[in-house]
Amino acid sequence: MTQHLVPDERRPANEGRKAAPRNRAALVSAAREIYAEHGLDAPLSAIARRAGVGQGVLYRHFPDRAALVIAVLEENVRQIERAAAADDAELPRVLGVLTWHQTESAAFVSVLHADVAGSNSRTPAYVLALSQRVERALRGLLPDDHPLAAEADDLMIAVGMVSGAVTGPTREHRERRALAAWRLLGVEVGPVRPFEG
Amino acid sequence: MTQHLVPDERRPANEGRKAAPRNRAALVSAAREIYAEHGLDAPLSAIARRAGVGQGVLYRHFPDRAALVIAVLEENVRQIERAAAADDAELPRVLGVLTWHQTESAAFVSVLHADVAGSNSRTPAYVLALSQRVERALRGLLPDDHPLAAEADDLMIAVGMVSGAVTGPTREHRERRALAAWRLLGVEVGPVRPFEG
Amino acid sequence: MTQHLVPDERRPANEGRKAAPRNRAALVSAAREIYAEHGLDAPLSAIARRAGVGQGVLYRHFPDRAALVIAVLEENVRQIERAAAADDAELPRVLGVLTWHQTESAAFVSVLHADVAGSNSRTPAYVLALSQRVERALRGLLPDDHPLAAEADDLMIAVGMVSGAVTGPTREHRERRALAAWRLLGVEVGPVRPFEG
Amino acid sequence: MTQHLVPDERRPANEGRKAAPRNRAALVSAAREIYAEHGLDAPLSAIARRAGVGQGVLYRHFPDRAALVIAVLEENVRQIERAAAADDAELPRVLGVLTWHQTESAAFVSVLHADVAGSNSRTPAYVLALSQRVERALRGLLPDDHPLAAEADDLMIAVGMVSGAVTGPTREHRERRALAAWRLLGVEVGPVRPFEG
DNA sequence: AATGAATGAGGATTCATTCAT
DNA sequence: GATGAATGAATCCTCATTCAT
Repeated sequence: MTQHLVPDERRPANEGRKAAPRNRAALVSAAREIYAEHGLDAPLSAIARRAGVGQGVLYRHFPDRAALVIAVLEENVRQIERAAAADDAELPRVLGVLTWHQTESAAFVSVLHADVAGSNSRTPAYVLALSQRVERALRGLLPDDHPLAAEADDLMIAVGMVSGAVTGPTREHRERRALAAWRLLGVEVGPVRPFEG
Repeated sequence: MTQHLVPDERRPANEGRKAAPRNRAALVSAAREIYAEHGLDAPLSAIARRAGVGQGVLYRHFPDRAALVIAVLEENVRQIERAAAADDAELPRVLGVLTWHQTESAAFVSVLHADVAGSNSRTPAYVLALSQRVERALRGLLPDDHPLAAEADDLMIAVGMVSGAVTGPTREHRERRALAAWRLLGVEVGPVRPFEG
Repeated sequence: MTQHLVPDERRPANEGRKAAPRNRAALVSAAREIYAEHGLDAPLSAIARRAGVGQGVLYRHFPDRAALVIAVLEENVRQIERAAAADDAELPRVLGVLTWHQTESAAFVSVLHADVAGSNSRTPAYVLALSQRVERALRGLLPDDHPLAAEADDLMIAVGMVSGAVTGPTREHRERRALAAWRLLGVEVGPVRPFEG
Repeated sequence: MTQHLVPDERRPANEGRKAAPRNRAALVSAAREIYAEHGLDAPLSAIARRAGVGQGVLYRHFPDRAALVIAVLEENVRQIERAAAADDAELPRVLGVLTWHQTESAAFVSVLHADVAGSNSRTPAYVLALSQRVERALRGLLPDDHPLAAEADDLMIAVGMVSGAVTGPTREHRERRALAAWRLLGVEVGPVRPFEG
């Protein structure tokens, strides 16, 4: 007797292990969008839904909320590091990249509010770690006679200050305010745009 | 229809209507503490518990979350307004009062992140209203040749910037960073302290 | 941010996705019982408990109260529609089926209290929709010389009237009264029983 | 030393015991309105507010929800009793008064759904009592050859049936449907209006 | 490796009822 | 006698997290 050739209950294709990296990327990307729209407290289920995967996949890749946030911000930080590591790197250009990420991602902004000196007991460790990587990238390019070179903390205080200014409904609004902030600080900034290696 | 099935046990003392103002004050005070510890999204039940009152009392005095936040911040804003309205008011002195409140209250800081120009669709109306009151108070004292008088938005951008710098575990930490921020802006600030009419 | 603090204890068995249809059915069935016992305003938590599932399952299957009520009544309405669509359908027989459901389900009765003409602003839309389906089913079988064919509204007014008579502690009581009501209206009714296709 | 002549805390005038009957009447009247607008489950606090009295007064006059409902319906029932007791009382005229109250008060309608024969274990005793008073009033005027005189239960079943038909957004809608219901029953009804002794 | 259903704790909100003043 | 504040239980609803399939 010929049996069922198709499973009687339709199940979404299980694409096997090849799908894992794609799912991970989809989650990070979905998280970035959802965070932008609803803030860092958005329900994880919304992120899984937007990524088109089940809840379980999210937990497989990111054991907790922090892991996902880090993954999202990792890309922002990495771009800044790469911009700073470029052969012809100069502070203004890197600040332009930094500023672009500040205007792009509210989550990234909140990381920069809490540099090491400004952290408190409720600041998650991963935030500090990310913040320190940004600081390292920038400090390497800071000339001795730069206005932010006078005091040790000034550099990251200034970054935090710009983050404090970066609010508004659209990226363009936020960019305008970020540039105003740098101007008030008397710091030169290059073009505000992502780093393209 | 189905209500209290077992009113059985003794009710805690009802202290009568004399307690109302005391309860209200206790709620505002508890909210200030809880907000400082857990942020503006802290559960209302925690605030009621800390204040030593039932949930209902909280709702009686503050019909919604916003009303309570406003009540907490109202005092901060009012002090700035009064400082600005004093006979011998000068911008640096009022900025000192403002800065004191920024270092004192994380909730107040978050209000100043979103001035009118920098608001977005998710900014609650009451935050804007409070922010505008601060702006009005400061702008009246702003000399034409002040560094923040060049562009219309600069004043509140600067305030937001200082808010962005004000982080750290203790008030003293935060004050140090706030003063560094004003210094980087080249703006003179008076003593950081509450206004005492 | 502050979630499950103590997931400690053993979770009840998760029976996996196979249980979903069973759970849905259990919820509808539990709802039917609870509605009969406590009316349409019964707490949803009671229904979930009776069905032996968590609160969340109820919300997953029925996003709001209306969805659950509709699911419960859907079966009643559908039987009437099918009885009316049968090849040898005749009004008395369909009225018998209708009457059976009126005696069976208090919730169904309350739907028929509010036909379209008799609805008011507080009548939920889904009640109207269900009522209209009943009307459509009956009207198609209404002979021109039927006592309820004189005026457009008479048909559903009569149905509402029978609903008004259908009270009493047991189904048998209710059936006796329903039959008395049809007799007073001079309308012939077939056997009072569910439709069995 | 001259002391305060006015109490330092304004309190609403305590009008003493003369106000008690007025307050009671205001509560009944407020309850009638609120029940009409929001149904019998409306919050008691809303009734007290509408009546312009404190919550405590409501409890003083009506120890429980039922007492207030009874008080509201008492007036409806009493008018029917008085109409039936009038020298020249005739069934149609009394049915007109009954019908007027059915169109006027949703709460009254729900009482008539549950006459003695049709009651169940969840029917509150006071509902039965009111329903029985209506029945007594009507039955005394029922001629032996009246269409509702054939079976013992027919009278109150018919009244329940009319209640089942009485729905709609305005009193006029409800009156039209009530009259249609009586017509379908072949029962003559006098003018639909309150009894004015 | 993925899916998505189930669990159940947590937080918001409403109201009946009591009671000091 | 009246007032209206306080209490807290009950209900609604949302999500983080687990786990059978």
